[in-house]
Amino acid sequence: MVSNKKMPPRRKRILEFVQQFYSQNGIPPTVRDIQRACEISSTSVVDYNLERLSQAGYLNRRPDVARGIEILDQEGQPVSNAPRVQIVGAIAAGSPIPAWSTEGSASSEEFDTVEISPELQRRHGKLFGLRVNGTSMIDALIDDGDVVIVKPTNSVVNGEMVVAWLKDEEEATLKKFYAEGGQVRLQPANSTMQPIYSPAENVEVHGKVVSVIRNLG
Amino acid sequence: MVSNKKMPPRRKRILEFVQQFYSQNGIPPTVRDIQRACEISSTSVVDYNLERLSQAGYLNRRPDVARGIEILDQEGQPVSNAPRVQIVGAIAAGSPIPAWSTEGSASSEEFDTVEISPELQRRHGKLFGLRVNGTSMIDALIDDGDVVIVKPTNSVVNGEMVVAWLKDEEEATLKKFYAEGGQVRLQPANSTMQPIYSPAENVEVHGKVVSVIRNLG
DNA sequence: CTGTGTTCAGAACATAAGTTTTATGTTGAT
DNA sequence: ATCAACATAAAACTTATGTTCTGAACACAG
Repeated sequence: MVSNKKMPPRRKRILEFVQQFYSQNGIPPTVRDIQRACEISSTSVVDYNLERLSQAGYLNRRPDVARGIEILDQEGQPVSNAPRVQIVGAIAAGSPIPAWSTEGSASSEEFDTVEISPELQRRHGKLFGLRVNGTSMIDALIDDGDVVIVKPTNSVVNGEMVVAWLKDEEEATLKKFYAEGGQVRLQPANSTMQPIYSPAENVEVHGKVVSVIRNLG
Repeated sequence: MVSNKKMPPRRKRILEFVQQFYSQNGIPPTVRDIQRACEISSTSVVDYNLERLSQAGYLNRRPDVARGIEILDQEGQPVSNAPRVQIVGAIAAGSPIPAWSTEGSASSEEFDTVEISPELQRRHGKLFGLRVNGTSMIDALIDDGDVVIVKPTNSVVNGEMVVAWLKDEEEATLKKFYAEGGQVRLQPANSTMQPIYSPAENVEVHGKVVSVIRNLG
């Protein structure tokens, strides 16, 4: 029931702040938190805009409850504060690997996101998601529609699963990485399948895979 | 830094209530919420016990902040309110499928848990996790160490991935299920591999797989 | 028993935080 | 211009909620 009419910038700012505050702190902000953060002169303005956001289905307000703002998703369901990563694009054999801006990023609504475990986020920091199209990664035990969670980095150690770009072949792939002299061995996760060997100059490592998520049904 | 000395029952009750309340409501309870729920005569008693729990590393209190309780995990890190499912056991070819008690369940600390997306929980209700041992499920694109999220059910429709027990073979397996007359075809997710055919009486469906989680590194 | 530390009770206190009221400015259509 | 809906402002009000104080009950070692 979320209308898509253009939202006043201030209201949009409030909504985004509430979301960010919640996923950052594990509790929703107070009216006065919002007031301060969004540089609003009066709590009544915050209240007014929260009311509007509530009517529009973006959130729910528990009356007379401290920090009573509840954030809702597009289906009107409450949202958890688990960290989410953006799905910055799709990966398939032959497809270019989408560029990710390490920061900046437009408003979070423009991308699909997946929830990841806080522990993963803690351990690896900034992460991104890639949706896998087609079955070309099946030798990495990754199916059509799976989402791989990637930590962007160039430096990997042998044995880690990486997002690699083979320049000559113009092909993106997910494989276990082994540097062997001037060569690189890219080993499928499925041990019954054969590795690829390629000169080091031909292999661009874009990141390492830290998790794979598959939803069925 | 969590000591394992026996905790006073009242304190334990408070801790469990806080955890439950948070994951249920998305905001932590107030001192008075706890007082009411745990039938405690005074807020000072709640405060006292929260202080002790805080010292013991179970939680963190934001001073003078309404609903300022922050729940910590064993590593002292804040915990999100995303739903978690219990990992009730391991699955491998030849291993029995662990029995899950549909409810009851001891205190949640006794099992490993994994976080799942609220959307998954909403869609499927009660769920369980199974850790996969060994590479025997590799034809289902599931690797050693993966966790499969299972919705316990006997009724599945053709094409769904199920947890199946083959009686004669005494073997657990994860396959796509197809009823074909009196026979059942169990089709590996990896389309390059061959299906298994078995009489319907020989196949026990214990649940359907709704998600697969793989963490690397 | 006697002291000492823990736990519980009841009440009062201080302030954090939601709500309300009244007034003013802004915009867009008629 | 005029009206209505939308948006902002400032201040006051109310209550939800963390905190503190004092004393008693309890548990346990010496």
